[in-house]
Amino acid sequence: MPELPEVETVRAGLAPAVDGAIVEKVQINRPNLRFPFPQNFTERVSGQRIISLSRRAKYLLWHLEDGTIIIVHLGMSGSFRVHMLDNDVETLIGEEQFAHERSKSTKHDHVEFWMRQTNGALYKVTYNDPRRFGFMLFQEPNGAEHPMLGRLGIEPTGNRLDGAILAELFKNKKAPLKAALLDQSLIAGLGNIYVCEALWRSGLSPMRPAHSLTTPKGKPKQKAHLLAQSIRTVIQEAIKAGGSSLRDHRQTDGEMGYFQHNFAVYDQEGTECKNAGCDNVIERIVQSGRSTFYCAACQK
DNA sequence: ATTGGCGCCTGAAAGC
DNA sequence: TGCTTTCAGGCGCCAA
Repeated sequence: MPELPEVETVRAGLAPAVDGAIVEKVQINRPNLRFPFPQNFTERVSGQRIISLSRRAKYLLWHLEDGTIIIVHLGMSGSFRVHMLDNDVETLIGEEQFAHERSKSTKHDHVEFWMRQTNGALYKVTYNDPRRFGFMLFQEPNGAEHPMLGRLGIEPTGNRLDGAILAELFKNKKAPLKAALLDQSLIAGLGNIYVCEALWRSGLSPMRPAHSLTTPKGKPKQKAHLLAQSIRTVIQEAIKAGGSSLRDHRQTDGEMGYFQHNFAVYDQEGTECKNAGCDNVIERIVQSGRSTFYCAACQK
C-alpha cells in the first residue's frame, strides 16, 4: 500500500539504476494498466536520458531529456524491481535471450526498462502490478500541467505544513478529519495508514469535523498545530525507516519492498492502545468504505 | 460545491 | 478439502 513514504523509498531505490541513466530499451507487455499507456510510449521513451527522478505526493516523476515527464503511480500493488545485469558492453539491446537469462519475467511484470548508467552498468528495471491500479502517463513538454499533478495539495514533508496552513485548508470543511486528510487536493501523499497514525498521535477522533480544528474565523486551534506536527513526524519517521529497510533488503536479493513498521493503530483492531496508562482496545470502523483504526478513549 | 459511494483488479485469507 | 465470499486500498468518476 504505497503512500508517500513508500513512494519516496521506491524513488531512492530506483535512483542508482535510473537517475542519470539512458533508457536503452523499454517494453510494455500489455496495452494498459489502470489507463492505456500513452501513444508511442516505448518509442518516445527509448534512447532518452533520465535527467532526474523525483517524487510529488505518491507520484514518481521520470524527467526525460526532451522535457517529457513520465508520471508513474503505483496504485495499490505496484512495485519496481531492479536487476543489475552483466556489465558486458558487448551484450545488448534487442537480444531477448539476454534478458531471459538474467532476469526472467514473472507474472504481472507489465513494463520492463533496460537502463544504461553513465558508468556503463546495465540494469533491468521491472514494473510489476497485479491489480493494475497503477498507471504511467506523460506530462508533455511545454504543455499544460497534467491534471493528475495540478490537483495536488501541499506536501507533508519538510516544515511547511503547520497549524495555520491546516486551519486554512480545513476552514468550513464539514467532512470528517479522516476524509479531509485523505483528500489529495488538500494534503498530498497521505493514505489510510498514516492518516490513522497521525490522528492517534494527535489524540483526535477521525469522525470529528475538519473545521473543528479552527476557530469560526479560520484560525488554528491548539490541536491543529499538534496534528500538523504529528503528520510531519510520522511521514519523516516512515521515510527514514523505509530507507534503511530498503538497503538491508537489497543486500540480499536486489529487490525493493515496502518497509515493515510497527503501527500504533493501523491494523491493530483488538489490541491494547499503546498510550501509556490507556488500557482501551483499538477499534475498527468504516468511513466512506475504508477501515479506520483508532482508540476511542484517547482520540476525541 | 461538497460529500459519499462505486468500481476498477487480483490475491490472500476467512468462511462455509 | 475445496469452493465461495470478503477484504485490502488509491482515486477517478458519478450522483445526491
